[in-house]
Amino acid sequence: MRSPLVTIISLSGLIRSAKFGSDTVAAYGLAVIVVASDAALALVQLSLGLPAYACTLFIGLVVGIIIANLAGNYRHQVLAFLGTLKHSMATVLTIPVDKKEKEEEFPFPGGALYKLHKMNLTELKDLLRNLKQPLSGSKPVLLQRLVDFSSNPSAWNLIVAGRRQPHKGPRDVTNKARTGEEKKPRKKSQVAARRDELMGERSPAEPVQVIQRSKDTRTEQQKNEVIAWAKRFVANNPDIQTPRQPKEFNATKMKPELDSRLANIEGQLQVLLATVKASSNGDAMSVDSEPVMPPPLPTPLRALPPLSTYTNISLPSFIPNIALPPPPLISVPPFTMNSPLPASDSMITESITESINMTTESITESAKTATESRKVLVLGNGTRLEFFNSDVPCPPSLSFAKDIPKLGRVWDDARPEFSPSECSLKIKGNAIALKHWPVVYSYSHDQRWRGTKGAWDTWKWIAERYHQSTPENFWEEFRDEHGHTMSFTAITRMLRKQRTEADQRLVQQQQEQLGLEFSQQYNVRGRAMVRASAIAKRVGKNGQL
DNA sequence: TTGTCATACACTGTGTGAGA
DNA sequence: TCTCACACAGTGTATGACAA
Repeated sequence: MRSPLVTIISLSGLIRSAKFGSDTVAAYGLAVIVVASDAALALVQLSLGLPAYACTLFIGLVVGIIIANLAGNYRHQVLAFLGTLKHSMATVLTIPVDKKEKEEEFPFPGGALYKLHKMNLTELKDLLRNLKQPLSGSKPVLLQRLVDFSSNPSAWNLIVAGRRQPHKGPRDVTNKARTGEEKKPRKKSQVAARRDELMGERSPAEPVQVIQRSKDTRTEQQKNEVIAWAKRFVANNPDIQTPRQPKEFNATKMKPELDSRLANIEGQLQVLLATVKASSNGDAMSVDSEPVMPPPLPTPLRALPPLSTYTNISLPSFIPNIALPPPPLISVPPFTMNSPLPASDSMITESITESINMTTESITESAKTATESRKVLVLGNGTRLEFFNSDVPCPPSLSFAKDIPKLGRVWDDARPEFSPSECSLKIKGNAIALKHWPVVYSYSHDQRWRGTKGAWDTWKWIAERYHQSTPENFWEEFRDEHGHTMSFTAITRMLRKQRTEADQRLVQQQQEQLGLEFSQQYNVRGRAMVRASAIAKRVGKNGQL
């Protein structure tokens, strides 16, 4: 029989389990069994006077019968409990889980058992898909999600088809129809309320907006961490809104290097000027003589210290540190002078300035080539435009909701109605038609396309339909039952509906045509394709459209 | 109250490189 | 060669602000 000490430890475990909640179902159950068995053992031994081994056997039989009965009525719950219990006991008793966990079976709705640790990523995703759970995340994340789901049978009912639940809580808590009270003044927007709350400006009489479900899944602690960090950041950087000078110690560190570079350039210029002046005075040099070469650079031009030197800001743990690329080494093309020497000082200065400008341009181009990939775009007028990511300004904020004809004028630079002056994006002075934006922004590794692609896709469908025929035909098609032209949103919705239907028709046609071969032809790494749009796209690629 | 619009987010599909 | 992780494009949906 266990000592009273063990019972006390078990009881404290029970309390801890109850306190720390949902993911310790097994620990909770284990503690209950330990305490209950101790109590029962003591009771039986006292009342019957049986030896300890006989009592243990008796208790084992009783527990076995109880579990068998429970298994009949609460099969899922018992299986889930046993599954997690096994894992917890292995941990508690320090049995190496690694060897056993691969064989461990986890219960799921419908009585199914899965060896989760033996499943690959695709299988895990398939299972999550069947369970209507999110598929995002790495393999360990998916695995943990399934383990959690398996150990939480109360969540199994949430995936039942047809179940309805609110996405967010009531937005208007003063709705007269619901509360029977007079409508109070309109509530502040969520942004305004949140701002006031953070700034301590919220009126006490104002109702606090209650959100039952929100996309913001952060805990209160995480939110407080962000706010605390933001306050610290603002306190440390009071002038964050204005461009700052480098900090004093950095400026001091940089000064000798800049002085050295300036002295270097000045020295070259003086040598060059002196030599050229001597030549123009007829002192030593004839036109046929060797071209004048400046002395070699005393020290090679070096790149500036890495950016991280100036941006050493400590971020909270949840904000990833951004790895900055190594500083580019600026390659300086050899300095040569091939043109005949000018005769006058003004011409000399002009020529030198031009040379310096050309050299600067070469240095800039070389530096860009070292760090960025060059992009090439052939414009509608045949211009071949070469540019780097840094030549492209951020995507301007655009809306064509009130002016679809303008969308038609700036979409395609190969069309006669193209209007360069109305284009919001210009690169090196060239107006860029909207249809070229993916070339300009995508694969830039700077997230700029991420925020724009959604809107651009909408523009694409509308612009293409607008140009499919004449503007008159377009507006004839997109008219409501009252004869009014449809709104931007309504047109977008209708176009989406049309292509969804077209895609579905195409998929159905392919299914009828291919029969069992359909799943073989339209699969991704052995998994059947789901989206009609993706299948339709592949049909198009295969040339069957 | 309802419709419109802009935006954020979730998810699928695709391509690619690293490592077993 | 296969598996896996990751980044990105494309697509659809939910949400909140705002105006009619």
